[in-house]
Amino acid sequence: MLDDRKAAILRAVVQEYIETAQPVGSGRIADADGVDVSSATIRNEMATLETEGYLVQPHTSAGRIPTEKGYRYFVDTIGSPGALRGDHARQVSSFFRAAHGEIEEMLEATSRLLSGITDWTGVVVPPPSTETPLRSIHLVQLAPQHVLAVSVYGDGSIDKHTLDVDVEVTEAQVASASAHLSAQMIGTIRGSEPRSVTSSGDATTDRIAASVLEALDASNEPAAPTDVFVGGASRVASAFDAVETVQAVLHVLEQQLVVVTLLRDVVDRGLQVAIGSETGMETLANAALVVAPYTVDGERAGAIGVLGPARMDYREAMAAVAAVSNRLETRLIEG
Amino acid sequence: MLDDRKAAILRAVVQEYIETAQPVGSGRIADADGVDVSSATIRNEMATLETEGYLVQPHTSAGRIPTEKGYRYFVDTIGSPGALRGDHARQVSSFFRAAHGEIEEMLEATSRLLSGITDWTGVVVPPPSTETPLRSIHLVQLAPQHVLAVSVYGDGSIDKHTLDVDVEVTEAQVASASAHLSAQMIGTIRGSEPRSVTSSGDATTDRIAASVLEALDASNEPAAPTDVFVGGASRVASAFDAVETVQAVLHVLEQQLVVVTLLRDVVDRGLQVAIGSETGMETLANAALVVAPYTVDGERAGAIGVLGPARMDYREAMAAVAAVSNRLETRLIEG
DNA sequence: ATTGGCACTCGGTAACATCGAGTGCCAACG
DNA sequence: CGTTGGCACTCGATGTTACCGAGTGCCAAT
Repeated sequence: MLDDRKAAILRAVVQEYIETAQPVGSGRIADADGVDVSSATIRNEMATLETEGYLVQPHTSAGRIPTEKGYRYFVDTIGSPGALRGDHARQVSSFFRAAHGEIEEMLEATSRLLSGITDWTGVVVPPPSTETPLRSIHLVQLAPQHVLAVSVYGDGSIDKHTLDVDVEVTEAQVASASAHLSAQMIGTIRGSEPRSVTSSGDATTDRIAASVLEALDASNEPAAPTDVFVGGASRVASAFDAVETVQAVLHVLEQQLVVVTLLRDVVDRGLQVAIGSETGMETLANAALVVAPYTVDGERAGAIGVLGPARMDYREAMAAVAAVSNRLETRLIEG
Repeated sequence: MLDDRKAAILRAVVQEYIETAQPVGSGRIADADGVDVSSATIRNEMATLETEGYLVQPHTSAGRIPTEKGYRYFVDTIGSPGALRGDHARQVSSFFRAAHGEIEEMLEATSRLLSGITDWTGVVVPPPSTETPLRSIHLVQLAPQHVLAVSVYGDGSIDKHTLDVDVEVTEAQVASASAHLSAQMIGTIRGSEPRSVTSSGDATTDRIAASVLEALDASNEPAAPTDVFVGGASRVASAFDAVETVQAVLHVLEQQLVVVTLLRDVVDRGLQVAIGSETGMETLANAALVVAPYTVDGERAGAIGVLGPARMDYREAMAAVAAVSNRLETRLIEG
């Protein structure tokens, strides 16, 4: 589509703009770069690139700025995946070497890691907890009319549900209900628990059991709050100069569901990078999202990403995201 | 300290500045307010107020702006606690009427509620989970060498710890360890679990039990990550005009431990409001924090707060924080 | 003690000139 | 014919100057 020289010039412009955040003129390209033609020629080429929609001028007599299409071309023609800078690679390694403890904390720390490496905002969507079997369900009485139901699933995740029982119950009844539910529910897949269990013979026990099922059912229904971990949100402030943009982007990041959907969308479209309107969100017109899915047991598990301005360092961000996603996979598989 | 008229003028200046965010001149005060003297007199008074440190001029020939001391006087002399605006009161009521589910989600939603009412950022520090007895400890085997320990405490909180056992264990051994630990640990106060339990006679069981104790111990040691809920962080963007300030404040909000300490400090000093340097953080020089502790069972449980610019509407924020803290208390007591 | 009056200050805004980075175009060149 | 040096031109950025007006401090009169 673009001949070699145009491509080289375009790439140089994008590169330069990413570094300086200033409109790039023909002179700058002629000086520094591998392209060995005069600035006049470059001007001509740039004019063409502009009519073809890869560049724009903020105003006549200013340098050029890449359009969304320009950035897109740039990332599409980044040849090698690119390696992470040495110190960053070491940072990632030592992070995962030291990683321990519960998965939630680890993923949250991962989002901060991403942010630290790229200087922008890191996002981590945890693996969905669907398709995992119930390993244990266990009731604990907290007060005469309060019972806590704890469900443990095969992937190590836990749900808890506080139940307000409308009659006073005894510890024995709770234990009985606990055993009763265990017997009938263990092994069922999360989200597809039975709506009812056979009667135990005791009315109160049945009542408790019913409450548990109800609570489980309720927590599955309405777009259950999927967690997302956002690290380094404060970087948004330096990513955009308009305060309103900063506010708007932060607002997006506050909405967990939106962020999850956003990442998932991008991943599902098979993209590694979504630039501006490609994100599908007007708010992110000047932003870009670099993502990578990660898989566990061959299944698409979750996704990680970096959110920054459209003029971010894509090479670095892509390398970071790829490296972290890799290490995360092995970490999750090993458990 | 200040005579009536000076006080009235100071209060008027602060009020006006909070509303307009513009330096306030003597004319504006003379016009609008209950103070019935000429602008010249007001000018004289303002000059005094300035030498006494309540006001400053951004430059000669500009109006006055309150200093920290000025704001402090203002909040100290807010007479009535002030009632919440009708619609906001209704909003709070309906929020707590509808509140249900787990406490964590509820508190998070509360932080958003605070943010929604005040237009600034809401912060909620949950009750500490200390001093609460272990009600149940329960081991679940996830894989041959992986065991999940679930502890349930009297306040309904849950801890989980994943254990990597270095030998393969059987389900029976896990069950035995589970029972063994239950027998010896239930009733112990969180954080002061025993360092060891009597031997069960079976080596593997003992080994599992030891792992659990170790994990519990580790999670108590180093400034365990206290959760904080921050709602409406994006409002920070509209609270300050300097981008660096926005970034710095957001950065503070990202550090859970810092936020907890901040709130606790302020509450411990018996303050309802901390203005600028009173927060003890340079970063928050232009910010103010309105807080309220809440108690459960007569014990100081946690705190809620609103973080905004120093020129925030203190009446409204104080009313909001008071109302929410009240309702939260009753909600938590009722369970 | 209060106040009207007044000279004064100084940020903000507008009008205007200047500078220079960068452009588009064109004629000349290999 | 593609490339290039040259050149007139554009226009944002920067600086200068002038002016306006909100607001001040001070003082003399009440």
